[in-house]
Amino acid sequence: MAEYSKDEIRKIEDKWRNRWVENKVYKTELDPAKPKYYVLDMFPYPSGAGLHVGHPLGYIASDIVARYKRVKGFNVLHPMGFDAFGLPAEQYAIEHGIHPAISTQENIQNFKRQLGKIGFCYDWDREVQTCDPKYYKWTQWIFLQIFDSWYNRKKEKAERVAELIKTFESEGNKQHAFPNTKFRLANDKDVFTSVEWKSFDEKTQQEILMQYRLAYLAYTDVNWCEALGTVLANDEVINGVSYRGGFPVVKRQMRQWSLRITEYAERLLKGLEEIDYSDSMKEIQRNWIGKSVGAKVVFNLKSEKAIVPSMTVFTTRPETIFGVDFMVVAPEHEMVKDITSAAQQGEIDKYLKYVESRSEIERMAEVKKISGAFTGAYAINPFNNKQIPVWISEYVLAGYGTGAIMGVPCGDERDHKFARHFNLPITNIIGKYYDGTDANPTYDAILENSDFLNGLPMREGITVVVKKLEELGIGTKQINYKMRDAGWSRQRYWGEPFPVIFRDDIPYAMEEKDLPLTLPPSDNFKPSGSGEGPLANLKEWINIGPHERRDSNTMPTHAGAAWYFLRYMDPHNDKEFAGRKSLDYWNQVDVYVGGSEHAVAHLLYARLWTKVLADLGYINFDEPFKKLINQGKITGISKFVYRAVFRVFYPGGPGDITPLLLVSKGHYEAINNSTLDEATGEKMFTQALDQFKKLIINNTIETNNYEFRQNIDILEIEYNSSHPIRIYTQLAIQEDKSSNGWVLDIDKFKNWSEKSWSEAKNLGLFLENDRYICGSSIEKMSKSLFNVENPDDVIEAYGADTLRIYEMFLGPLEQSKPWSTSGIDGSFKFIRRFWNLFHDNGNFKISDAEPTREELKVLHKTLKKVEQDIENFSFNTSVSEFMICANELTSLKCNKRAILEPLVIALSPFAPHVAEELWEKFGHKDTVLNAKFPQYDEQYLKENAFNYPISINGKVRAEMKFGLDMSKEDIEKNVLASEIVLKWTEGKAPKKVIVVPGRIVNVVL
RNA sequence: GGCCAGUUAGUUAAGUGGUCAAAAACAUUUGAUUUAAGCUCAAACUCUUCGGAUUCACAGGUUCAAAUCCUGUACUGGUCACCA
Repeated sequence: MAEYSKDEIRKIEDKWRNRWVENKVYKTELDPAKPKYYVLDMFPYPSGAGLHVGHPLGYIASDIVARYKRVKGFNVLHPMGFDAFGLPAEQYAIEHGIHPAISTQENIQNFKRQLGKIGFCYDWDREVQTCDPKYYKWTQWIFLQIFDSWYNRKKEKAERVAELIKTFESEGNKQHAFPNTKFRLANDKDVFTSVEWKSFDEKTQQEILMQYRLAYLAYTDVNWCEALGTVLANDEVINGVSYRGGFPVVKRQMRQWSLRITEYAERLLKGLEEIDYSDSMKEIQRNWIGKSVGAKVVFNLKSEKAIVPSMTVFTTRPETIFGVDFMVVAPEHEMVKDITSAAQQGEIDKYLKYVESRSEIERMAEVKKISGAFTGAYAINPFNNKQIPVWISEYVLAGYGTGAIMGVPCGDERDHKFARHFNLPITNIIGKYYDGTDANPTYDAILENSDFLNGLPMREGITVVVKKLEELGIGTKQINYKMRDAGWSRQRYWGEPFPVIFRDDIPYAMEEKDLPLTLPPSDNFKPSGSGEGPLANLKEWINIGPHERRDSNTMPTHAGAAWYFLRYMDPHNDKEFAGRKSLDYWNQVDVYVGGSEHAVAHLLYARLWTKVLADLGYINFDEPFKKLINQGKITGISKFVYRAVFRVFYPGGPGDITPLLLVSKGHYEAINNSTLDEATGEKMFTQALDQFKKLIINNTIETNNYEFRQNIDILEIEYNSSHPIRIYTQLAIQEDKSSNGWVLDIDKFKNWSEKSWSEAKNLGLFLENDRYICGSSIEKMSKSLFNVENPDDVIEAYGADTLRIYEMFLGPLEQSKPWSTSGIDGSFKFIRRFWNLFHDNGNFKISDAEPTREELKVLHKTLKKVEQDIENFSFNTSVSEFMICANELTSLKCNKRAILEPLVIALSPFAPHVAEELWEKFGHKDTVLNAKFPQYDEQYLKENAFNYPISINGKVRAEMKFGLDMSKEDIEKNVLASEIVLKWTEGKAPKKVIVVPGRIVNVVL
């Protein structure tokens, strides 16, 4: 007896998982005789929470592709590994005193156990872990190759620094200007001759080379997070606070490693054209790179001190130069102090102070706020000598373009607002396109008030102006990118150490034979606070000799992830990062599956490293991923309590006090609405405050931090809406589904040991109807949100095959969707129904009879659809097709080998365990992985007659069967003669009859 | 706010001009089986006087023919966010 029951499923799945491992069926070898196919998942960060149901979504999809390609005859590389360096392990170490190496290994083991249960066809012999010295030896090695490279703009590729030195020795740097245009030599020049080069001392030479290296050390503005004691990447900062923890982030100058990715901006942009990423993904990358084409224009300056003769602006609209009514310079711009007039000094100082006081968060939150100050200086329009006032304002960014702009209020919205706010005149150069109230950034206008440009369409004006500027030597065409060089230093322990040695502050590459530079053992992971990372605490390790020391920083997690797909090709090579033969054979990743949250950083760095390695001749492709699929997130419902912060003022007290109060959902909404809508909401807000006052007076609210005395005389209570407000919890119960309310288990919550909420014991709770209703929202699954669903539970109840089918059936792969197990029965029933086709009363029973034409049609229709759907990554529809097929064969009572055997192969990528079992029952000794995917045959899909829908005035009224070879005229005759049509025409001749062969007949009356 | 994508039955979701009252699954209801529940099987699931009528966010348009193409509106999601 073998029903597809829970016990049977476990038996089958365990049996095959073990057998796959024993027989090493997933072992991949290089085989030039076969075409290769490389299917890659974004490797996971092994978090302590383990795998949740969102992880496998992409893995299942890629596993289906891998298995499918294998039965299609490809030699498939489908590896898995772990992105194992990173901040969370280090934080965990600080909190729990467990070394990152240990917790990381534990987490990896847990991940592997969970992954193993889902039946993925990974070749675990190729596993990589970025924290393994055998692996990061090569991360360091590649870093050194980048360090030893510079970008030759003439050839548009990276070259060795030795080449550059040769050039300097023979002709100086006249052919290759400093990439950083602001850099100056000691003599304030930016060019040197070969003679000068040779005269420079070692330190100067190294400094100059550093200006060219693709991995370079420089003082850069970084996002410094005091609370985490470390620098964060731009994508780790969200709305001015850290992605992890939500701590404030400020700008700070530090000497850091950077990768000169800006040199590759154009190639990264161009490369997008030849790779198959989704349009939105490409758009995000283009956005990030942020190319804009315009011109640099020099304006002469008239200022009291006359120190600065001119200023340069960057504009994408040089043709609007006659519409310039003011100039705006970034407050941080170095020329500000030199152009400010005595009369305006006070004004400017006041404004600079204001800018300095503004936090990053405020600046971002108040984007619309207009502010600025006049310097007292004037720029001169080179074409009409008009005097243009020079202002400063924080809406102009120091780091982009030249840090100065020309203000054209009639064409630019921000400039327009600025002009309005400060009552500056607005010159209209676009005629009727400017309506006097709003700027119009049109390109369509014919220029007016524009001297030699009058009458020209704006588009043509651009080239005319640029030409003129160039003739006069006061401007050139200029391309700018928003993208900045990538900060590559992290003040952390758990990462790759930089393989360099500083001698008298000059970094030198370590020799290859000395790699890897292993991470020294340590149990102190706390940042030193000075801005240096934890490694600075290890004095013996850092200081090698009197003039020699190591770098105390480590690389970001992006480093290990920037090239791991190459290591999979040859993971045990200890002579090279990967052997040339393997690199050439496996080549690009054919399909890369992962989340869109890595759209920018990871993908760009991986593309960058690939391009550098290609330029240096190590590999023969310069884009790593041919095709990218972004699976959607599986979301979960997270529940949280609202933490409202009130400030209480009372007489004689030490000041104001801010007790903690958790307000139930209804109250929270009342309070919040009232802050938005004063007219109607005021009353609700007052009520909430009154209630709160009562709670305090009745001494119901206490905190550990503040003592409340009875009979306290409260002067004023104010609600502080800017305070962080959510505390996530799993201690919420849904009592009745209709109201959608999650009720907090208050007792448990008060004793909750969660670190983020240790003050819970003496909570003030503002209840509604004696219950605390939690807020809830659908969000990405994450341990920190307590909304994680574990796949182990599903496998326990239904088996891995059902999980695989179900996750694929949920909807389109690229779409995000909330997790719910409500439909999982359908997937399970489908497998059972499929299984039952092969069984009669639990016994395997198959017929060798010839299949009928109808059965063959079902088979080939399914094969065709499934094949097409897999190629299109439309797995939900292929599952649906299998369901239709199983339903049809069930009603045909088909148990014929000729039909079912090919179906087992076709289903094997989706449900490998059950497929193997059935395959074995057919008498096969070898795994179904070595079978051949059955090719569908069109001849079984063809019909020789067609059931024509007969529509009258576009509405289908009847059906008539005609041969597909019947002529239009004959069909028309037959249709018009038919009873049903005669009934509608009532004897009258139709206006028109449309016959579309093989489709439809339409009679128009 | 800019850009991009989307809006289909109670739910998830297929469907890029005709074979569409719209696949598949879930949920719901009914019947068979069962002592019963579950499972399984069969069927119903916009309205209907059984002729048909009205439907794929809303409003227009193109066409012999529109869920599908075009225009506008509303809403939802993603993404970037003072980048000159």
